[in-house]
Amino acid sequence: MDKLTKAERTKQFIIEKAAPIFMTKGVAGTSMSDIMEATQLAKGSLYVHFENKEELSYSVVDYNLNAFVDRTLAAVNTEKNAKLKLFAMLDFLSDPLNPPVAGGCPMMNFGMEADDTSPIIRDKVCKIVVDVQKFIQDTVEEGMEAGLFKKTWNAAAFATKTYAMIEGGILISRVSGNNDKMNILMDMLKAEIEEQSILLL
Amino acid sequence: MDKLTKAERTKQFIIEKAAPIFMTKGVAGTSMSDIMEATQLAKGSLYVHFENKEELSYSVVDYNLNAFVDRTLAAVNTEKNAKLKLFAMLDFLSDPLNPPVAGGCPMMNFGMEADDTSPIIRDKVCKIVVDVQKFIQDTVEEGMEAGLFKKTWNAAAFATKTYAMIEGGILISRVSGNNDKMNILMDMLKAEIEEQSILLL
DNA sequence: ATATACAATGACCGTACGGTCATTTGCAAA
DNA sequence: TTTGCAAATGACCGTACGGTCATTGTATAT
Repeated sequence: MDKLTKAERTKQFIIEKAAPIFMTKGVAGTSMSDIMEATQLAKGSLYVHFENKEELSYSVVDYNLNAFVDRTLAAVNTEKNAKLKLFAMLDFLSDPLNPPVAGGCPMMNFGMEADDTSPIIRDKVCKIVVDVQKFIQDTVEEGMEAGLFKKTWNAAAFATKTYAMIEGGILISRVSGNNDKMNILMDMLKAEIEEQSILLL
Repeated sequence: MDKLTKAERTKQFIIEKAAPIFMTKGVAGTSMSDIMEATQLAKGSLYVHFENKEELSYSVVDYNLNAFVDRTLAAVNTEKNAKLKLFAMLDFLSDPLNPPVAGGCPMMNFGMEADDTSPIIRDKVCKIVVDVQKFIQDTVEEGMEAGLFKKTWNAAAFATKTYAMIEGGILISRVSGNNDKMNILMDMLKAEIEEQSILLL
């Protein structure tokens, strides 16, 4: 039993088909004809569900950002403590050539395209960038309270450092076409987590 | 006495005027009309010096990448030892809202746009990404040989980590519109350099 | 000073873009 | 089963795009 109306289903269908296209070609580089081809819908149908290309792009940006976060959280929340969660996150993001969302990291892709052209998209990206760092920080603090990590650890600083290294690693991986440097980066972060871990004897 | 021919001067003029436009609007988002307006040249003039928009974009990408590197090296090479050079580099790059090249970091801007659409641009970016990491590694090793840094320091790993943190910090700064997190990142890198420094008594 | 090669021009071309709308189709409530 | 309404259609619109070229202007070599 599908609770969504036809319109809602079609709208979601368009967004899902458009998502990887906007990710690979960018907002400016994607045409409505591209979306027609991907959805096999007539041009008019697209405009039944979206006022214009800009509005569609907003929905697609939201979808990609949320999908990235949701899939990452899903991979992380199967783990049962903070340390395992952090390791699971690093492992989940350690292959930027096969990213959680097709086309790369939506924060970097859309953030770099929008930073000087679209305040609306920039703000959407910024919010997620903040949230991801907050999640890492919260997880570290959760581990500190559970006695897994040293209480002296600067959770906020580590969160920002981790986030920056992941994004930087994604950039390196995607322009070089291999994950060697990304693996080195993830190993360094894991070593840092180990350094801050309290060993249970 | 200008040694460049008229053609060479005009070509360079077009590239320089086009550079910040491609940086802010992207390759796909920039039109030849944008370049006409910026240069005040007729459309035909642009095609005297460039076969098409694609070829112009290659020249502009090269120009932005080289300008970024040249300006960074210029700021760094005034310093007289490896440690000061590393600090100078971090300081020079610590304000992504006023970057060395207008519009942000050309590696991230063009790298993210091109990674799935233009192997030629992607390769240009990749080469510079490698070079920058190599420069950091070389500088660290220079410092090790000069007795400034501990010989046990992993220069290659630190270079990759530094590069990734800089790029990640640029992303955070440019979508958030402030440099707070960037400053935290640069402080962490400086602290790490201090940790690996040999104190001269 | 002159000749010549080449830079600069802008009207022009075909195409593909974002977007519209009268009409047709098909689902779902009565 | 009928009916009403929203979804889907695709021909169509004006515009802006990348790109061309015969003509004009001008810097440079002789």
